Amino acid sequence: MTLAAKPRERAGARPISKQRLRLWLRLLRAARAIEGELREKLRKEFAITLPQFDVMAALARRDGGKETGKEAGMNMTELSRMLMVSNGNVTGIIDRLAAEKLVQRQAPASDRRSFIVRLTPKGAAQFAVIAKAHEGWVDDLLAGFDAAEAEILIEQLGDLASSVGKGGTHI
Amino acid sequence: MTLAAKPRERAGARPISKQRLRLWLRLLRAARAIEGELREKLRKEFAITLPQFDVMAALARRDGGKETGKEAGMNMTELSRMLMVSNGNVTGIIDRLAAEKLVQRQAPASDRRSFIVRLTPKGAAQFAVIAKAHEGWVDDLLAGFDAAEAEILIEQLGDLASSVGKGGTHI
DNA sequence: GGAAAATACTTTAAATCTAAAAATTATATG
DNA sequence: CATATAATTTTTAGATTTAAAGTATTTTCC
Repeated sequence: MTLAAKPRERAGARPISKQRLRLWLRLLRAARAIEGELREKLRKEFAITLPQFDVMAALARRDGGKETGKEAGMNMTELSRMLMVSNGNVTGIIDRLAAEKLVQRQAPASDRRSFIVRLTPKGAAQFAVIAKAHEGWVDDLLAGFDAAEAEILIEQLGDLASSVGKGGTHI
Repeated sequence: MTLAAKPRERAGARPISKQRLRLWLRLLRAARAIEGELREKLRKEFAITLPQFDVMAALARRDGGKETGKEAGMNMTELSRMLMVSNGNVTGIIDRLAAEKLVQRQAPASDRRSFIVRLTPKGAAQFAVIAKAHEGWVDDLLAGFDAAEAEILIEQLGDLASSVGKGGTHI
């Protein structure tokens, strides 16, 4: 059945698959805990939702990154890929942000199917304030990781998101 | 303002807070990538949603854990804490699972406010099949981590979920 | 040029999710 | 007993989310 036999663990030894399962559960719980904490603080202190902040952060990173070779603003598809959320989902978030005048849609001349979403000056100013607080919260939440540990972990997690979905080790 | 001054990084050096922010973004993207992949496979191969699987997994772990000192089954509050999901959210998931006869609600004699949710025999049998596949998917997705790396990471992430929300380093 | 395929976005339906309020039951306190 | 407080779950409103279908536009390919 299997094309290439997996190395079998000795009987009694903890199988690596169980270990990876435990790792996944820890990863998920950690992410949910942090996400929940950030969501609550954003809501209480700045009256903004986490997904809305995520969108603004993506736009700000693009806008603020001087000389990235990319135009300021992003279209909807770029946003949904960057945030790893489904395509139709972004529509509603942008709608609400646009209603608050925090982002604006601009129609490019080249492609009438798409448009470019940008932070408004109001949105950029507001984001700058929120992002500063946000960075402090994350700093506190991850205070258990020093620079070296963080660097290693960033490296280990780095390829994961891009490798997932491109077909795993098994055909 | 600050009770204990944070050690300041040298000008020009990458501040640790930026490093932790990058770590958080990587962690979030990794979790979303894996979650999305598992969600898709569960839906396509077993026609079940990820949250429903998560609930069944929590119940199965409680039921299957021989001699854990806890009764089989869980009430709604335990479930919501275990899954780190809001309280009212669990109601709908259990409703749908109960409609499929995969879980059942049992009223305990002691406390008429709450009830115990258990897997039905059908639910337990079905979960056993799905869980086997699920473990294989996770094993593939996290194939980049060997046993030693996984162990370290599990340890590093371990305290995070429990320490979050209990008040950070700053008052 | 023109059909076919691909791309970009929205809309829809169903499920999930949070936060807050409401309903019910249990427990403590006078 | 009576009232207050706490605990457990549901309900409600609004936002998010996915998947799938739909619309409009662009690109590809003959």
